[in-house]
Amino acid sequence: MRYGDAVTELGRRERKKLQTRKSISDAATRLFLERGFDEVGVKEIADTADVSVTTLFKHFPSKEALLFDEDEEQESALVAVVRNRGDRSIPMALRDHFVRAAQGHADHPQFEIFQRLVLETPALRDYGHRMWTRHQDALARAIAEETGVPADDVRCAALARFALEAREVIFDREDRERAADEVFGLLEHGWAADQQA
Amino acid sequence: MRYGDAVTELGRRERKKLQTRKSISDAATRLFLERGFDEVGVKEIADTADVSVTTLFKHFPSKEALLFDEDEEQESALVAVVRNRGDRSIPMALRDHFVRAAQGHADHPQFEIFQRLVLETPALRDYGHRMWTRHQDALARAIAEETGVPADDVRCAALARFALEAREVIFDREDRERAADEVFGLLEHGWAADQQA
DNA sequence: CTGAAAAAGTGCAACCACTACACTTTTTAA
DNA sequence: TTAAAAAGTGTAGTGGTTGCACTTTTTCAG
Repeated sequence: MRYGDAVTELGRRERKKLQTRKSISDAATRLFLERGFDEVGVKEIADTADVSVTTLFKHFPSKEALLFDEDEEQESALVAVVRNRGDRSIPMALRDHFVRAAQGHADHPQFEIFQRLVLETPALRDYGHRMWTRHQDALARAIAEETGVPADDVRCAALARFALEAREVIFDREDRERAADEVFGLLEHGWAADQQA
Repeated sequence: MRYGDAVTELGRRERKKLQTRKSISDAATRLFLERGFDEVGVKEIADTADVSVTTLFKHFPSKEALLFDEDEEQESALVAVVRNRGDRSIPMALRDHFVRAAQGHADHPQFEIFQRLVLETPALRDYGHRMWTRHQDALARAIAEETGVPADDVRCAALARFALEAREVIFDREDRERAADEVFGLLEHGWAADQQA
């Protein structure tokens, strides 16, 4: 590791480990999208990735986890949105973030299929929702810091939770941008009133 | 069925079915509270209730469901709170409902143990949360009717969802009444602002 | 009262996600 | 060079859950 800390050099071992992980994840994603979550067993995924079932579970804690592989990015993105919101209010900045993300996904049709798979498979919908709401604490802390209140302020926790839940309320609607306006409008007004007090 | 429709007369068969269901539920609850959810197998519950495992699963869809047996009451209670709120706003009526429920539970120490079991067992916490948020649609419809807007109004859905989620945000806090004030205050102001528009 | 249909319950075998274990192979680093 | 650390493997299991063929109980019409 010579030129700075940002680029972490990897030894052969870690490179191979990452490669194994990726081949498992790829096999799982492909098979799930092709035939559905419940129609594919872990054994078949392991075989396709050419590893043992034991190895598969050393890399992923559950069958559902095979499909949700990028978590930290989303969390830091949420925190960044609150931090770099400019002159917008926090709820409005989050609203813009969700709307922009939804539009960005609309580009790649591959993502639409992924989304439908998750929405239509109860186990995946639940798992995804649980992973998503795990960001509540980080988001609440960011909001608290920006607002200048204690990190465990209840209103910040509530706003964080509500904003995260808002996503699912909005995703079920036809006109998502309009829905986002109304739902986040509710949070916006409540939040603004609380701030003045 | 002679004296009115409210009391449904049951034949011997349905009475026995209900009795079987109850003995299973009772055995499960007792064993779970005594030794913990993960430390008791369905086989043992079935044996204790003197039924087969097959029968157990004919009455309950999953191991978790054995502990959550009273669903409809909660839902109708929520709807009733919105309907009979008097001159209070909808968010405030819901706030009172949750605070009162929490205080009512504080009376019976048996309920504290039940609550801790659920909170400390991830599988139960998740299942309970999922059951709880199933009431979103019914609550949203009640709110819409009271407000005089279409039944599928997004803001009503959002308020319903947020109020249901508020419960968990509040339950994690020490001073629940104070937390309820702040969290529902946020919804109250947002909701009021939207109503005037 | 009788006999058949409907429903509740049973025991067994199996499926599937997941884990513990004892083991081999590969990679690392002193 | 070599020994420890880490990745991977196969097997045998656990535990929740389901399908199936079956018996028992309850109902109800003739």
